[in-house]
Amino acid sequence: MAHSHIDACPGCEAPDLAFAAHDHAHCSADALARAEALVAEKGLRLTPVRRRVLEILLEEHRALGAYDVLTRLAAEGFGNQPPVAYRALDFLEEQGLAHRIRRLNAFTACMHPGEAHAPAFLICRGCNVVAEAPAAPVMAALQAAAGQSGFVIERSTIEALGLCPSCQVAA
Amino acid sequence: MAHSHIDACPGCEAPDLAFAAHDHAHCSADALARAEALVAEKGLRLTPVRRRVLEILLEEHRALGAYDVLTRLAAEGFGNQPPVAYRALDFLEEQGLAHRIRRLNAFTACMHPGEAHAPAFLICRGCNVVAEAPAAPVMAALQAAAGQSGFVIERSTIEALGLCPSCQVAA
DNA sequence: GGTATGATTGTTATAGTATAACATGTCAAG
DNA sequence: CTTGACATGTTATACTATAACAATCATACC
Repeated sequence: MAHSHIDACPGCEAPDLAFAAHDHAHCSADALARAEALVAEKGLRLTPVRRRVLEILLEEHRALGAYDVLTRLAAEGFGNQPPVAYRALDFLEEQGLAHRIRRLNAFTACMHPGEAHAPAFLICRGCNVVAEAPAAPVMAALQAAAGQSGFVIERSTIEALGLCPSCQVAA
Repeated sequence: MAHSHIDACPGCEAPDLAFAAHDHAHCSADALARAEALVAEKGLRLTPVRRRVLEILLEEHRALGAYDVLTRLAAEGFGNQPPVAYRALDFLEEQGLAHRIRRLNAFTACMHPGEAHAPAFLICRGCNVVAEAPAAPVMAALQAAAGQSGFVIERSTIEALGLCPSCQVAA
């Protein structure tokens, strides 16, 4: 079991429910703790910049552009040049702690790091929330399609743009 | 039936087989002809720039960046400023005649325009060929995943990066 | 034909995203 | 305490994309 707490937090227990109300501070702290453990396990370092970038991403369920992140870093005394943000973001992505949302040219924190997953993302164009959806069946279908032509998949991008339940009501 | 010719062209009959040898000039001409028909049907115009951009994309199975396209356009006497390329590319994408490959920040011609399809792409990192794979099952799985949280999908991006059969052998 | 209308293209300028290359600093192993 | 690897800071630049306006072209209508 990935969590040690009770099931009162839909944002943690069912990460695809980022759209639903949940104890966000809680699920953020949870993800951060697991990130720390994962990185230590691999003998890597979650340095101040890297840690702070992850925290910044965890503060919202939205995706942030590299320059948004950079602006916040700079305001806190870190470097204010693009590579500072991009390097930290690249590190987090390589370690599976963050994901790049290509449709938005932006990044979002991984809500369940460590658990093997090729993620699929649901991007609400109303409120800009990005949710990580269960993607195993999607990946399986994609693998099957690729297999027909002998193509071997190494990495994949699966993103859906649309409206979350709340924003459907609003519209 | 989308084609009026016999089944000797894998590139046309099985568009997901872009990796396999096929009569490319033929399937390009085919796609172009159908593009013309589609646009006329909608009362829109396949102007010289638009038509030429589509031809340029059809000349290869690779994805081309907007600036690659622009360079070729400029060399042929069309405008040489970014909007010239982007407007034509946007038009083609809106009409389903071309697709944007987000992983590459690039564009590729649609190999079977007119047939309703939410495309999935297989991108070979060896030879840079981009193939359009059958994506109906993938979309179904994605819809199912989204449905669980009440999310309604409007547009989706499905791309896989990996190695095509030929490049697997080479490696 | 003439002309109003909207669509298309051309052009200028600028915004936004990303990386190469090198200098400096930090930390841990030997 | 030095070496070497990794991390960060910094400069500069490359690449991708769009806003805004001017000029042109095509079409439908009078």
